[in-house]
Amino acid sequence: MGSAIWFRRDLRVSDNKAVLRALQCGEKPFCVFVVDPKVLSASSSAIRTSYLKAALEELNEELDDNLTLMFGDSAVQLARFVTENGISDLYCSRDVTPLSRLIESQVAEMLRSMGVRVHFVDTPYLVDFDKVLKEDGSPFRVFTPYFKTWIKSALAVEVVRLPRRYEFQSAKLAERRNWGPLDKVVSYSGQFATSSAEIIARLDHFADEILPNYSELRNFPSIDGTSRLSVALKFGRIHPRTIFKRVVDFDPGLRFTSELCWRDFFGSVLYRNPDSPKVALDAKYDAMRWDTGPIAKSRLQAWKSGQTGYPLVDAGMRELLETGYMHNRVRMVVGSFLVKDLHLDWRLGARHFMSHLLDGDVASNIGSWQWIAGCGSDSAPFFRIFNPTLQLQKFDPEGDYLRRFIPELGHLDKKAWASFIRADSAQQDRRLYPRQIVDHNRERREALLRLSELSTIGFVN
DNA sequence: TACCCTTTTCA
DNA sequence: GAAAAGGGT
Repeated sequence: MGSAIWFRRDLRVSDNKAVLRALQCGEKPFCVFVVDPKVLSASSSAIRTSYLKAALEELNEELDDNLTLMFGDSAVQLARFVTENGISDLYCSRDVTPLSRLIESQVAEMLRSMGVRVHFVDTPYLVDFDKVLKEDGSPFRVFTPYFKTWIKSALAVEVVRLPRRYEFQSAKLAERRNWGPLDKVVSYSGQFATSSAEIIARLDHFADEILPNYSELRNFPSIDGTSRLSVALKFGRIHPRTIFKRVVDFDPGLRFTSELCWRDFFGSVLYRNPDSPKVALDAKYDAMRWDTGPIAKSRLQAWKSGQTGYPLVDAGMRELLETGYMHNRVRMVVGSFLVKDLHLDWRLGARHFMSHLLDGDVASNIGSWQWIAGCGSDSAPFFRIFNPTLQLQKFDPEGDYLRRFIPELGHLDKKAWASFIRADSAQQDRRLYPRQIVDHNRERREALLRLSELSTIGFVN
């Protein structure tokens, strides 16, 4: 009886535990990916769908053209697949979102009832999301103690070594490649690599050239100073193990390594709190007075389209729309602006990010939004409110990032530029660039006021 | 009083 | 994270 690999968010061959375990069965494994309409409608976006298609094409090449694509309900399609190919053992990795977990339980139930062994052998995380626990077995709620425990496990992790030679086999199915709605999608061809060779080349470049100055450079959005591996991680084109092993010895202070840990931390937070995409982890935020109504609606629209009059916010939001990406420093600034300056519900921001980010990942996205809103696990303290003008002066002093995404500022000479980035709304040239839709200092005080109301309510109750 | 640097404080 | 306050020239 044969074995099969069910590919999920692990669209690669190297450092893939499911691939290794299936190969160890002896027979050549079958390979399958299910395009599940439930997943597409719940969490996809046009740009991610196009990357997914390219990633599947790359994966198929890595599998020597042996990947089967099925379209439909995961459990139903996999049941068909194992029956038609005589499969006794299915290998796959687990995922952490509520929908993924539901699908896993449906697949496991269906296949086990058919006598097929289903092996969940890995996760998309460096340390599995259910493995980092306090001494008493309870989960961490604060990052630093999580990190101290996590790093011990992380250092013990080994990259998966595949046998020197291995082969896969093609399924016996009438239709071996049903792309479903992906058929009409154009494969991604943008700045983020889809091929393994390019992704590994990027990792090498990052480790050799960027990592030595990572602590300083990572904050400047005009500089190529971060790993830019989030997209490959999102689709499992690379596993965080591969990254960790390549960088950890060259990362004094573990500044970058701790970013990998934040990814794991937010994974485990979602695992423990499956309703956190909808509900603030800090329950008293249920009482937050978010702005609603027509003015709130138009402010949300201005934020989404990069027309707030705060150039760093606008450059970030336009980068997102144009490229499907945003530098992390700028993500914090625009997130703080939505929640603290516009008093709009963090869930609106999370939804917009998910519909445009190429690296849009439920756990990281929700964890980060709850962090910036101040309502999550170990999130930013209530008083941490970013000043978008000061952030611009600190992190894009020459305006190199701004000019890339706000072309209407291109005409400013150096002197006009210097006064522009310090300017308040009264001094801005409104003909070319929108005036500031709110006054930061005023809204900062308003945010602190509303936050203080929450703690009063919390105290009374 | 302008300015700079450091520390404190923020429900 | 940054405004405000403190401490100095």
